Amino acid sequence: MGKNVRMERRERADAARNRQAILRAAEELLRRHPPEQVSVERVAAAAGVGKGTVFHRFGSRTGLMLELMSERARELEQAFTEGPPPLGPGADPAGRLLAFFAALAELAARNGNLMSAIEHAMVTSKSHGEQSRESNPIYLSWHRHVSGLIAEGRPDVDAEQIAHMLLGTLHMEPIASRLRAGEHERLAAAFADLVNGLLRGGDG
Amino acid sequence: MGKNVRMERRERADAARNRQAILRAAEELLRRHPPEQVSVERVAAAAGVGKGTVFHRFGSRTGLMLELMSERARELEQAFTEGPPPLGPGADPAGRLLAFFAALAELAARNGNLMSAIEHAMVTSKSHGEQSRESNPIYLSWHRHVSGLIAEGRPDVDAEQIAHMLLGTLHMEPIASRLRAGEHERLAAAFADLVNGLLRGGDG
DNA sequence: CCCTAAACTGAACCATTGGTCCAGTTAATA
DNA sequence: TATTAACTGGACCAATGGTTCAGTTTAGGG
Repeated sequence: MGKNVRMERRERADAARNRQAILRAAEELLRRHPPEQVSVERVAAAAGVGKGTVFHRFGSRTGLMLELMSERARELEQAFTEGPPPLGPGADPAGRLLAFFAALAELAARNGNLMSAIEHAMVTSKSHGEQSRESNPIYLSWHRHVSGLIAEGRPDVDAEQIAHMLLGTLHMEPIASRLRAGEHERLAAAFADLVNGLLRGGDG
Repeated sequence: MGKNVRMERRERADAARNRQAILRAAEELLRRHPPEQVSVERVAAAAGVGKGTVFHRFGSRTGLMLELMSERARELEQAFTEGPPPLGPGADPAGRLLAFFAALAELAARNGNLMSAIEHAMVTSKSHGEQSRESNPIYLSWHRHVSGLIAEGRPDVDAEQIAHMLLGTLHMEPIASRLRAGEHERLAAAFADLVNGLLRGGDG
């Protein structure tokens, strides 16, 4: 048992290729069809692999969607974590929140059906292992960020709750459809009104 | 074709009985189980009727849930439409909004899984005829009410959009679960902070 | 009081879908 | 090149929303 050490066998080349194919296929399908029409089977077919492969690599439909989302979210996360102001540290809480929501709205708009797809996946999923939205690392990180900034600017309110409310917005169908139509600036403006009201006591 | 006039044949007695049985059964099941475990078949069984009957009367799973919701919402609707202030006409917009959201939070809390059930039904549904949330008369009426009040108090903001955002809150899982746990006052407080910030330029 | 049309009922049936299984294939390593 | 663990994919499964339709029941007219 000497040389049987952890060698972090990296992902096999064919597996990596298929992972990409699946991800890209899902992406493409989501761009053209509403989430409920993008079944795992269709994704597999479009990627040229079997359904079993998709489940092997992503665990579940939800896992696939989440992975897709992660790809997109990583950049934003880094920007508000360690990038320059107003997104990153340095600006005042209200300013950072405004910047964050503007970025979020744009992200959501660029990714069309993805938000709804995740929502759909979660509800649809025969979720055995509990995988609520709250345990999604991306959501978690966004929530921590928003709720922290709110608390900083207004220590007297229930920041956690309000953060959930503001973030929840993105999952609403009426909002999502406007987003799909490219109206992310409208959403950003609405966010701004709410945030300004909350943190700056009135209009900006 | 003389006496063949509309006679509004009223619902047959047995049908009416079964409708009630189905509604009550669904209600009961939703009180005890998460929405995704309350299948149409289970509801039918619990009501002592066949599945076909349920579909005959309610059209779809969504239709059933919506009907259930309507029952509960009627009272609230009347209260804010023609009842006494602060819910009804007479109070200032901010006051009415606060009262409305407090009532809504309580309604949602009292009805446990119902909100999520509707959400679930909509996503789950093999929706042939388009029945988005926006076409749901209850949602429509709430949205009109909220958006009207916001516009009244703050003519400079995008009231429609903000109304969607505030109402959307109720469908968020993290919020819904707190609601189920009876924390509707916490939600109401958060609403209050947002509404006050928006309409009253700061804390209340 | 009975007769008939229309409404109602419910069980079998259907299609779709997320997910599981596992025998066969293949890429990496020694 | 031999070994082996990972990978692959198609058959298979269970659950579910929804449809169908032959048989039953009700309401009301004659």
